[in-house]
Amino acid sequence: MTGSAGTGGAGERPARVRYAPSPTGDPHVGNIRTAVWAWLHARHTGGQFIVRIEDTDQARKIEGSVERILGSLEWLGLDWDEGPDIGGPFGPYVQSERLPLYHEAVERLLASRDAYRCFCTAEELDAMRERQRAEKRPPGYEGKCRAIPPTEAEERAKSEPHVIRFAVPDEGTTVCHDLLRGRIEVENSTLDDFVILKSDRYPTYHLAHVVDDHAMEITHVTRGDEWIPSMPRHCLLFDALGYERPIFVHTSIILAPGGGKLSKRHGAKSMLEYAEDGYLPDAVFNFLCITGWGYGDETVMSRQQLIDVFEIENIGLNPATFDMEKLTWMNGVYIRQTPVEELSEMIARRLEVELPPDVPRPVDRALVEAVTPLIQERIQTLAEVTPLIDFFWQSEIAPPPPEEFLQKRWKDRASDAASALERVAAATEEVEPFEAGPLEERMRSLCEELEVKAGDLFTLIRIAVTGRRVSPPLFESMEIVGRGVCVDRLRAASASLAAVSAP
RNA sequence: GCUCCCAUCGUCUAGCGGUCAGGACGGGACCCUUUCAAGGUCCAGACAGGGGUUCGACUCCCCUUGGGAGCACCA
Repeated sequence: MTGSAGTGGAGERPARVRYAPSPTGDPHVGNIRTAVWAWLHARHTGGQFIVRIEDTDQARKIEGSVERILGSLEWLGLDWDEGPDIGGPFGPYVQSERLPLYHEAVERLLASRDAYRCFCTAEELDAMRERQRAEKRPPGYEGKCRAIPPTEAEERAKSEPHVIRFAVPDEGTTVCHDLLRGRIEVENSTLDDFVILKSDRYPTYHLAHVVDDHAMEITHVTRGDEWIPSMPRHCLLFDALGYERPIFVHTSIILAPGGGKLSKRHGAKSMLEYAEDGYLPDAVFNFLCITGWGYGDETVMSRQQLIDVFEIENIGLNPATFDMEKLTWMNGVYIRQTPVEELSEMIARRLEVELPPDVPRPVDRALVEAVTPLIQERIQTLAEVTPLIDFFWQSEIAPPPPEEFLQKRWKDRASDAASALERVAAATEEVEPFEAGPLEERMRSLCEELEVKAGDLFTLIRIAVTGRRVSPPLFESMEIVGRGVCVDRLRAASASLAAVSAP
C-alpha cells in the first residue's frame, strides 16, 4: 500500500450510473467488466449504481436471464441501489414496463417533425439494401417515407403497420463527447433515418436508452465501445427531446488470447461458471478491474482500496486481451490471503459435492480444518482441492502398483524398498507423540540407519501413505491420517513390493 | 464499400516533452526444500513504420501499416 491514496472522490459529484443488460443470456467477462467499472465509479463518487433490464426485443428474451444476471452481480459483490427486484424512485427498471414513456417521447418527436412514420415493408428494405450493395454504396435507409405528408401518414397509420424513424438532419455535423476519447464528430450525411419505434410498438435501444437515462437521471452512460458509432444518433435524440446529454463513457472490449472476439474457448465463460471453476469473487473482481485500467504499479488491491482509488477517466482505450493465466495466479494470491477458517469453509462445500458418494456426509469439518493449512499455498483455484486431498477421506486405498515405487533410487530394488518400508512402519508404530515433528525426526534418523537420502525414503513413504507422488507435506499429512491407517498402508505397500521381489 | 475507435515487453499495464522506459503475469537461471507449491535473488523481453513540431519526443500533429467496432423493426 503506497499510502498515496486517490482523491477519494473529493470534488466529484455523486454519479448515477447504470448497468443495462438485455436478458438474452448470461453475462460474460467483457460485459460484466463494464458493470465492475460502473459500480466502482458509483461507489467512488458516493453515487448510485442502478440495474435496468433492456428487454425491448421480445423475440430474443431468454427465460431466467434476469435472475442469472442479478446472480452474477451478486456473486461478484456488486450491489445495486435501484433495480428490477428492489425498485427505486425511478422505476420500473424493466423497459417492457415503461412503454408509455417511449410512446410519449415518440409523440413529441412526431409533433416536432423530428420523426416520421415509415410504411416501408421488409421486402422493400431488403431490395433497397440489395441495390445499395450492388452500387457499392453504404447501406442505410434513404428516407422514402419522409416525404409523406403528415396528414396522409396519420391516416395510413390507422390501418397500416409501420415504424417510426428519426429524421436525421441532411446536412451539418453532429459533435459528441466521450469522457475517455474526447470529441467525436460525424457528418450527418453518413447517418440514416434510424428506427426508434418498431412496428410492435416497442422502442429500439436508441430511443429507450435515451428516454430512460434521462428519466432516471443517469449522469454517466457507461457501455462497450461498439456503441460509439451510434452515439451521434443518441446525441441527436437527446437534443431533439430537449434533454441534457449525459457523459458518455465508452469502454473498449476484451479480446481473446489469440486476438479477435472472446469466445467460450478463451474464458468468455459466464460469471457463474467462474464460481464453479473455483475462482473467488474478490479475485475475479480485482482482475477484471485491473484489465484495461491501472493504478501505478499496484496489481493486487482490495475492494475498498479499489473504490478509493478508481478513477473512471483513467480507463484504458486499447482493447485488452483476457489473460487467463494471470487471473489464475491472482486467484491463488487471494486464496493465500483468505483466513483459514473461511477457506476451509469453502473447501468443505466443494468436498461435500465432489467427494465419492461412499464418504459419509456431512463431510468431517474438523478434518477439513486440519487439512486446509496444508494446501492453502498449493492451490490456485478451489477446483484443484479435491484431487489433492481426497485420500484423507478414503479409508481404503489400494497400494499403488510397484512401478510407482521402483523408480530412480529404487529401480530394481524391490526388496530393499520393501524392507525399508517395513522399518518405517515399525518406527511409525512407536513414535511418541504421533505428531509431524517427532515423526520427521524419527524418519530422518532412520535414513541414516538405512543409509538412504531423506528424499528417497520420503518418496517411498509418501506413495505408500497418500497413494501419489505429489502430496501435501508428508509428516503433517501422516499426523492427520492417523497412526493406524499409516501403518496399515505402509505394511500393505511393503508387502506388495516384497511380492514383486520374490522369485 | 463507407464511418468510427485503438496502437509501450508474448500478455495486463506505468509513463502524461528531458526516465538506465517502471511494475505484474508468463518464460529462463539460481537459492530454499521430503514431493508439489509458496517464498527469495537474478536474467531475457517493448515504445509498429515514416514524416513533421520542438533545443529535446514513447509522450503533440499528419500519413502509412496493423488491429477492432459499427452500418437491422438486435441490443
